Amino acid sequence: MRLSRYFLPVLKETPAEAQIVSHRLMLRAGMIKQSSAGIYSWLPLGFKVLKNIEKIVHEEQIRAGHIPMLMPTLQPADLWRESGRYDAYGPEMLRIRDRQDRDLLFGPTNEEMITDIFRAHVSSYKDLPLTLYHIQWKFRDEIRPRFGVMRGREFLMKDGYNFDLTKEDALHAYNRHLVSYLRTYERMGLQAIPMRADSGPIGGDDTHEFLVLAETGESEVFYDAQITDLKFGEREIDYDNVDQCQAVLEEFTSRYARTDETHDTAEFDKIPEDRRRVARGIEVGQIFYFGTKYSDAMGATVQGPDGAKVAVHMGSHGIGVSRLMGAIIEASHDDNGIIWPEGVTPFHVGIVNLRQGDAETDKACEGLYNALTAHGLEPLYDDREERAGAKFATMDLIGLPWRITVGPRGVKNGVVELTSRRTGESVEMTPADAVKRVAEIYAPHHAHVAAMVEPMAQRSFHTWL
RNA sequence: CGGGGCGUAGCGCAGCCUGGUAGCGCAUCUGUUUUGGGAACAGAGGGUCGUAGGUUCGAAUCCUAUCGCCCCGACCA
Repeated sequence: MRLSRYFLPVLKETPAEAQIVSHRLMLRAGMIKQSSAGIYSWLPLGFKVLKNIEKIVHEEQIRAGHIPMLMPTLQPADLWRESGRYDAYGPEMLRIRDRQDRDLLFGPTNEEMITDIFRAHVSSYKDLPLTLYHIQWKFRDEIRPRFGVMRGREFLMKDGYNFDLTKEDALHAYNRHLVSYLRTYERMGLQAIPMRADSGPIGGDDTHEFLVLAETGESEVFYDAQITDLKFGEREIDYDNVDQCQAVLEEFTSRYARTDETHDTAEFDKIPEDRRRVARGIEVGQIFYFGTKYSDAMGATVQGPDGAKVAVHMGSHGIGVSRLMGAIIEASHDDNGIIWPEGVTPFHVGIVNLRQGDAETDKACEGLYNALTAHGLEPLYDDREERAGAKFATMDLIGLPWRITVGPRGVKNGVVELTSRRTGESVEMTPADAVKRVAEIYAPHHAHVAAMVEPMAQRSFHTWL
């Protein structure tokens, strides 16, 4: 993308309404615009990151064997009357009435709706296990929205629901989700720690919240310092293997890590003093096992091998997709702006032309742009008629992890400069080497591209009838 | 919902107390000179002062109502 043709309304000054750093930076980097309290438009740059986060969530869900679908934002109130939550949920639920005077609600979550779908179409244990999920906009009418997209009223969330014949099977689904979530967050450059949590209005016995440590976090958290040394990393796992998933769960939850809701001072004090940590965290996901709470209330049963009808065991699992963008920025920024992890960056690399209009630098930039694009990468080329300082400031603000600087001096000597946003380190090299280096950096994330065949991608698809 | 604050040009703000031609910085547009970390100069455009009502010869300014937004608290992915 050429910046001169893009829509990137960056702000030099910080809008008055933003208090925390992620909110300020998202506004300044032209990623979002507030529409009303807790409701935002996603401008092109923000939209791109949102889609990247969403893509990672999808890929990891599918890898774990979960099945994507899409349910509506508006739900009939009757479903919620069945579960008893229409009255229980309180004013946080946005209630709507249509022209026929039917009660609707803007869904804050989808347990009822998915259970309704399940009971309509599944009646045999042979169709289990089943885990369905979707990524859809939710609405919770928060009393006081704040912190930008971290605590909005409208938010994008992945919510998934598992249906299993037995409690044991459902607990495996729980473990499987925990493992897939660890992978998901690590791909976004985040360390999210599973912590024992409170089940809230969803209900249930087992639940863990995933928290990203950050000073601006809403929850106070208590944990054993050893837990931050744990990495899921590149290990292979068979999501169908009960023992493997169980082992990962034990590895990641055996050390003390709790939110203030479930904090147990006596247990905490058993940790050696130098390993006790009290910090703040941003909740970016939660997994629940709640047994037959909804299947009982709504009659979601299957026939077992013995012919008897049994209520299915369920769990639900959420990832705050839009909130993650705020969490990532909270965890990865400096005084100059955002520092995107490679996994979610809106553009892979920025190209800064220091002397726009100079034939040689223009040509070098075009060459870089084309070569990077040919590698399947998306560069952002700052081709505006701006001075160097303004271009650097914009690049730093929007946080692209890599920048190639092209100036007349370097071009004369056949070199450009590759700079890491994170470390600030710059290395001079030939344009060809710079392209090669950037391609290498992203290669692990693009290994699939070379092998992929996309039929008719570049042309219209004809049918002959 | 309790407490506090703010609505004046795209953004950040002054002006309000003490009523009398609506201002500043940034951004935008034109031109010239600049050109490796948010350039300089000259010129230009842009505002129903959140909205409604009232007081007054006259309201951004005073009064009343209302809408919106932000902060602290209780609540939440």
